[in-house]
Amino acid sequence: MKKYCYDYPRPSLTVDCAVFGYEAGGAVKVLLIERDAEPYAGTWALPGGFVGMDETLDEAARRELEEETGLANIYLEQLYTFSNVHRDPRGRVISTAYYALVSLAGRTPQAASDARSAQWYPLRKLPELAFDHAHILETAVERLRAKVRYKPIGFELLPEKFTLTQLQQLYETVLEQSIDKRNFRKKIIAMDLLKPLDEFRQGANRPAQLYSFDRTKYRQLEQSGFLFEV
Amino acid sequence: MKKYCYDYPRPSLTVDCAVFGYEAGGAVKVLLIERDAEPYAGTWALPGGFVGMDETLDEAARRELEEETGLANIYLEQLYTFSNVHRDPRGRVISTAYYALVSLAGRTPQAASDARSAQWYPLRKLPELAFDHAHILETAVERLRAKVRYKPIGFELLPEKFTLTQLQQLYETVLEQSIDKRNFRKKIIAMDLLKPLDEFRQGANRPAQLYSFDRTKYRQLEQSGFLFEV
DNA sequence: TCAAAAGTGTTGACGGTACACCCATGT
DNA sequence: ACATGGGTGTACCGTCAACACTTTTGA
Repeated sequence: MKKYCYDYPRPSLTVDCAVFGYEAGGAVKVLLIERDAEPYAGTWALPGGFVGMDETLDEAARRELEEETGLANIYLEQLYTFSNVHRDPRGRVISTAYYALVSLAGRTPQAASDARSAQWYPLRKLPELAFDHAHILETAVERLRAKVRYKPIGFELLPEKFTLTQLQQLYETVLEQSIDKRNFRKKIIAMDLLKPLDEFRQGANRPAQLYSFDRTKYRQLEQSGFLFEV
Repeated sequence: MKKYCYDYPRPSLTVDCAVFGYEAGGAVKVLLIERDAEPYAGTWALPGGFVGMDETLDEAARRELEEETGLANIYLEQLYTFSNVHRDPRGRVISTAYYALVSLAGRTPQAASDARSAQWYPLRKLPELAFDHAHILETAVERLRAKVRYKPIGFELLPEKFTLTQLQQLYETVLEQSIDKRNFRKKIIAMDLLKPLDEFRQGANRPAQLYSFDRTKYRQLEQSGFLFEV
């Protein structure tokens, strides 16, 4: 068998991850790492790296994420493959971007774990980014905003147990628009995807009913044609 | 500057195109080419090939499409990057898939042009496909079905001038469901995106008003928050 | 008792769906 | 004149948007 595909120069391939984090009441944040190698040493960048020969892109993305930020077992989805010829000064590097969602509730503010300097930046206060990562991030934000409306991915940004107000604030933050409380609750409750728990969130004021998202039920409903929509 | 990215073995990168064609009243068809080289010689496959060092993935997809099928200047959009480790028996080959839309109206039935054997296959009567192309095609069909509902890409499958009945049949075919004629017309006309022409389609029966899709107007409306929906 | 967030229903407007007949043409 | 596809309107129903007050708690 001819192996002609090995006879030609070819682009390098990387993965980059736009990791979105959220904590009730806060802004959406992005996890960036400070590069310690050239090019762009000292500049902030999306976590990512080269793809190994024995791993899929998904696996590479998860591996890099864990190596560079300590994050594991989080929601991760392929976004787009960026291929501008000059996007990397090292030469021809094509990058498949992923986006990830994670709840920051209960995490230490600097969730860098033991990895090298990683930091959560609010979406509105980003530093300058290396390569075409600003462009990748824009694309990821667009996708998040669009998809959160018709797939229940918003729950990935919340803790397992959450209140309806927290859910609403999440949507208001991501979509950048205020939502009527009564209409929102009616719609969400009507979908019948949230299990009310025997628990309440205690705070300075009236306790709030805690809910959890019923993934199993969602999968069933989805199969029978149900469409999630906010 | 260290060029360490060139010091490691790396996957090859290809593009593959799922090209959908449609002609009024017919089924949706896919353009396949018969492979003449190993692996999978003699098997049908999506048009595609290796990515050059000086071209983006979009450019590579368009180039391969023109080389292998003669098609140029058609609607093309990135679909997904497929990276299973064993998807190609030649070794590690990662492929970014695209999907394309083209109107078959007025083309010769075998639109293979002067390229090597290319053929339009109805979506429901596909031959066995090489590599993971069956899987890619499934993904492309899903995307087409989903996107045709909320972006005006259906028009890419029709000729410049078309009747409302043709548009409706297109949607009925792609979505695999029948649509009420009066409601469909009301909705489409209300969007105010179709220019009625001073022309009628002549045939065996009553002549039908011809329309064309107003891309400029759509872009304007889109910017001011308008959402296309069928 | 006050401040702060939780929780709850009704009404009117709008858009979606269901549905049947006449029209214009070529044969 | 007839067969074929083109073209049109109305009535009902369900969904969405607007809107304000009471409740429960901790301080």
